[in-house]
Amino acid sequence: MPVHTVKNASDLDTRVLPSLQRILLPNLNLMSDAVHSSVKGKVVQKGPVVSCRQGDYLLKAVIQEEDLQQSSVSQQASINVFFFGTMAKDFSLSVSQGDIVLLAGFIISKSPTEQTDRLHPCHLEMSGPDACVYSFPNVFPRYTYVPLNELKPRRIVNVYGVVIFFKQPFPTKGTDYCSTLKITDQSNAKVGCTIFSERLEDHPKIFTIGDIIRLHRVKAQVFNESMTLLTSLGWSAVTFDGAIGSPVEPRASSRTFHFGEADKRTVETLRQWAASQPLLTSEPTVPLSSVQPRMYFDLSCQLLAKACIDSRCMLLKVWDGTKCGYPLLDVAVATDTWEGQSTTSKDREDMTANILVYDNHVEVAKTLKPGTFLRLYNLHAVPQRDSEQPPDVPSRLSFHLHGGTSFGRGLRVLPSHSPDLQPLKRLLESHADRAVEKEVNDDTLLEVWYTPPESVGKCLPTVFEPEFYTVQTCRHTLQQVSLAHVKRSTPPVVCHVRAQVRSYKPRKLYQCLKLFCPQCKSIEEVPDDGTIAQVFQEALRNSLPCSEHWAVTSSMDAPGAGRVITMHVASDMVLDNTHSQLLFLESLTLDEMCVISGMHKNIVPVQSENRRMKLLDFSAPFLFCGDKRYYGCKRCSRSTFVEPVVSGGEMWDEHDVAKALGVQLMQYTLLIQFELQDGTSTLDALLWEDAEQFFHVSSAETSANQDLQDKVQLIMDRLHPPGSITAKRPWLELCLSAYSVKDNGRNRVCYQITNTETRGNFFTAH
DNA sequence: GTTTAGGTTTAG
Repeated sequence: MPVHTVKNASDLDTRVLPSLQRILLPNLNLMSDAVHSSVKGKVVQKGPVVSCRQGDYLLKAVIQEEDLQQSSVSQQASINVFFFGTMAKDFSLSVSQGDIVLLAGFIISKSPTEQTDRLHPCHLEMSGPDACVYSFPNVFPRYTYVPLNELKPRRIVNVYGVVIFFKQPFPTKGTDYCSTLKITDQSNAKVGCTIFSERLEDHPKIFTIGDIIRLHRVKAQVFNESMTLLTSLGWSAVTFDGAIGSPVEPRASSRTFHFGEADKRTVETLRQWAASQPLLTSEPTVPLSSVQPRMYFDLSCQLLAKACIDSRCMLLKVWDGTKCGYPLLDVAVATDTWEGQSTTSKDREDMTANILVYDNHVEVAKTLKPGTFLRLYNLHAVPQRDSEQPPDVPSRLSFHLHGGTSFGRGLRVLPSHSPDLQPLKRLLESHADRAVEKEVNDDTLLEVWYTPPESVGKCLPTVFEPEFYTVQTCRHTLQQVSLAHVKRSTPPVVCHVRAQVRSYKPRKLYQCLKLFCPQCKSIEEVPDDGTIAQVFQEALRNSLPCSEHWAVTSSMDAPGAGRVITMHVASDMVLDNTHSQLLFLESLTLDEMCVISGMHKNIVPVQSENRRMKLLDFSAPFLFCGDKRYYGCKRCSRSTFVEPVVSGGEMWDEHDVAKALGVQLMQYTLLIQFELQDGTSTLDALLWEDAEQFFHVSSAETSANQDLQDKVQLIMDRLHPPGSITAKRPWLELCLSAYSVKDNGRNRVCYQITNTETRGNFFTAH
């Protein structure tokens, strides 16, 4: 009799074994009616499977009654339970310490160890056909947090702390980026932390000193006679704003993490304590209006434009809504090297600062988009010596973000909703308001577009509909040419053109989402739900559940269908968080799959053939991840089922699953054919390889997200307004690549729109 | 059983 898993804790009280009488453990005795009773409790101890007698197995566990008042907890609330045979193995695989279990079909015996272990005077034996276990996995293990003054070397711990120093991640000589920070807590111990991760987005999102950080699975270590913390396998970091009263919103990377009421209380307590420590309050950022010559300071601002000076230097034009008290140095840059707003109206001119960003910071600066909010750490205000100037004239200030990371020097994007950005945003909005009142010209419209969308909605009357346009993102310095000229050129060649969209196809935008195989380069349509549902129906016909030596199998009823859905989990993953397990489901419909996949990370639909596991036809997704569906290439995937090599504790993404199953993953891709015109000629150009950049969406996300599909539709409606005449369609600056393809043995010239992205306010449709 | 770094100013 296998161990069953239930999804809701309440099922143990209501749905499972309703005919049996629950006995509270302290009420259980040798005279209790074992045949018609069940007991429930938390697994507080779980031993290993051991062999006993000839070839039999045994596992001992202790379960503890949970449904008791604190005051009545006695030694009789915990009882020894012995599992025999396959039950012992099943229990070992499917149940973890901390899980809640419901037991039935047990035998009650006198406990021979009552005197020594001081547990219940009886024990339970689970063997034979009637014994059964239902378990509710304790999905979120309770974490304990070690005060920073109680760290012991070589121990892996979980900690909370207030950040008192931090550096932005920087590349190491190894494979990773490294963040260094220092934290403290109520114990007043100060502990340095070193975080290593290959992925920048996994590094803790610390914005300011005083932020609160929670670290899981970090290793304590002594270095230079001080305790330090170092990331260890499976570490995670979550950060919080440190200000009392601000919402307790965990800042985490996209990977799963747990955050509950207890965490909220810990953060709030730590905030209270930090507020009482005068030395911990964070240095506020300095507005431009308070900057003094030679000072180092942190600046929160909005990026207006950027320009490349050389490979080691980048110029950022920013504003924070205040005016610097000193004359600022103007950096001369050719107009065409700017990305974003290169010139601004006169009123704004006094309020923009040019910042020279050097060396290692260029990497981050390159990725910045005009309009984003930034924080620059340890910015240096340098008075520029000018020998020509008389000594009584103040020298002009320049701002440098020097190379290196000492003193936390660096920059990062702040999310637009950050609590400490709100005053800055209100100030910028008030300026945008005044700019609209004063003068309405193209400059102003550009300015307004570069303020965030939410403020545009508020301050811009509907008559000033922002422009819609495209920009080339390549660094080609090319003369603009006509479409006729492009057609005369010999491929391969790259051209810059200015053109309108005469027509495009497919007109139904969901049809422009395709599947692309990076291996054989084939492009397929995304199957519709009818087709997929049929594949599931066909798989239902082979209804004998498969049995694989590497998987633990359990089953659940398909509601209202009189059918049982079989569930397989790789043995090595059984102990993982059920949300992150790789599940194989058999005998279910597409509708059922959609319901279940909402609750799990990775689900592979399977069928059985001679009781062996087999993937479904590749017309159906081989993997469901929440709303997302992933397909395998029919040509390039292994047609036979490959036994997945899995190990517990890892986060699996679609690439990992595909690899483990021998499936060639198909990529989502957007493909649209434009007919362009410019008065000299017309030309068909594909938007394909750079379509994500063009629409500012990810194809995979778009496949599962209606908002993103609407966004693509909205942009297409701007490029080619429905029912519009030529004169009303926008002129687009485009980068075109011309190349040859073999088509039935003949060379044909193709054109693709590349290195181009749309700009404008996509969100205010009129 | 885990390299890398282990805060402390560029020098434009």
